[in-house]
Amino acid sequence: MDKRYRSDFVSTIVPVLTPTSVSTSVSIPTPVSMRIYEDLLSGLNPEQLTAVTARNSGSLLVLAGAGCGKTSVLTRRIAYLVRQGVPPGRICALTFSRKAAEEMAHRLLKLDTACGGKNTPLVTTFHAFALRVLRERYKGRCNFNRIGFNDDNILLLDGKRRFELIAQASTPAVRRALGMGIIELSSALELLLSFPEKASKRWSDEEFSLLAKIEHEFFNLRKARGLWDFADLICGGLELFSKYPDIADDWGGRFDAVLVDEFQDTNPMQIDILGVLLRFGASLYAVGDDDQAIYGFRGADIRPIRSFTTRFRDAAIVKLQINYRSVTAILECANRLWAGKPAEYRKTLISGLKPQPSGCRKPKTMRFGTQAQALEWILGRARFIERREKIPIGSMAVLFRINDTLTAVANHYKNMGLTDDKIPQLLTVHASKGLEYPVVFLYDLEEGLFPHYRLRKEKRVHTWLEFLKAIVKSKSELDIDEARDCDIEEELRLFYVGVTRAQRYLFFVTASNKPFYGKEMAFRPSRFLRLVR
DNA sequence: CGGTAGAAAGTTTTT
DNA sequence: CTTTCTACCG
Repeated sequence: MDKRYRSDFVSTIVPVLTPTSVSTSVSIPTPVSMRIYEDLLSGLNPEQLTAVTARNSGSLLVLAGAGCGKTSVLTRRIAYLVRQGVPPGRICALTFSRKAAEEMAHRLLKLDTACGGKNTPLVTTFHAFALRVLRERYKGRCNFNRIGFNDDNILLLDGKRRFELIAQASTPAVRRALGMGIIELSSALELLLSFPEKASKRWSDEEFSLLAKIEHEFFNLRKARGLWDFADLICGGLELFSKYPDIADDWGGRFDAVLVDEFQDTNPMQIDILGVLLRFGASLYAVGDDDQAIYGFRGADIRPIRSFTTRFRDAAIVKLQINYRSVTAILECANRLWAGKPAEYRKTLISGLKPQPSGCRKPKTMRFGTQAQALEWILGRARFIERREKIPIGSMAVLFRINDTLTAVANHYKNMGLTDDKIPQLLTVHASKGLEYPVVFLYDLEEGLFPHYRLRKEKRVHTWLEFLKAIVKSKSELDIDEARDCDIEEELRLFYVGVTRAQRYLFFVTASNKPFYGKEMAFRPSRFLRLVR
């Protein structure tokens, strides 16, 4: 391993930084050593400084609260490592989306031109990384030939083709037995592949083995056509690593520092890839927020972030809790959601906005009888704030739990002949992750929608709609808690993501009657409203 | 086999 | 309500 770079004056970190310990326990580099880093470290708060300058060994989890400058810390960390003498080519930063990878590469280049050129840090997505591994030649042979693929080129399977092949790989009878349509089956197979442990908990043994059979058949079809699913890239990379330990060793020795963004969204296969890259002692720098883990449904595993200190070698945690996005009243509301969380992972967001923007109010809950009333109020309030605060209405957002209600609201506003700039942006909470809006209306705050319930198979006596109706109408005959099947914690995290999108104004909006899949239905207010009072 | 009527189901989404 | 699936017909 290349250890030629300087590591003498790197700051040390305490295992866990709590809000009270931040100011006292941070060890700041001496003025002399600081000088060559001045441009990289200027403007950082003490927490961020600690995170950026932590020693480059072992494992560090940067628990980054929403709006606390996570991306900035990550890019500066990479530049800092380069400045310290780590060869850029021996640094690998992994993200989930192409957008995030591109954004980081761009900011890195802006920050330090030493990070550009031909010997540059590898900043890429997990999938593109695996593809790179598979495309490489080793001893004159292309790697993906080694795992049974003949063609010289990888063809990616698109969504439509994927459904077609899944339809071919299963029979209507089997789908009926599983109670799944093609779309549901598709995401079930995805979960099966990326997180088999979770899949085996979710389905019965019989169902699980049916799914495994379908996946086997589906895999044969993919293979015969030379089509790769996205998960196949990661899977194929892992298969290569396990069949050819020398190739794994080769990759395991390529990096001194491995950084992972959105660590809470990793799935078990990605953690395995990471394990290969870390096998010869490369440092791990994981950035993420367990409170914003909202992709469990597609295989993300919250455990690696929640058990970071025991799972990774020589591990410590640094928290980023100074928030530059939201006014204090909104942060207080967000903090309240985690009041019962164990201290090690509990973050208390503090506003870093120096003068608090004026004219802001405490987040407020608005209850309406009908959706039409709610939408009328949202429009009126948005116009009012636009006038008073000079915030363009098109920069505001209404956040939804599900697409169906979003579409209904979008239609309601196209029927009124309003153009996009005359209404707030409409998007799902999932789609809003990572974004921020001066004014947020959090919508769909009814029991059953947010938190969203899903019926357990064996309880599916009636249709889902009827189940929802039953809950609302029979008041308490049905044991709601018994019949409910949803990951309530993930729903709460989703709610938290919604709350933390707001910069200045936040409104919780609920209606006791609204159209749902075309039918007008009665709802009760979301339990989450009790948490923010 | 292919077209069609009627039934049934219906989160969230990136690579 | 819309989309997708299934069963049945010619």
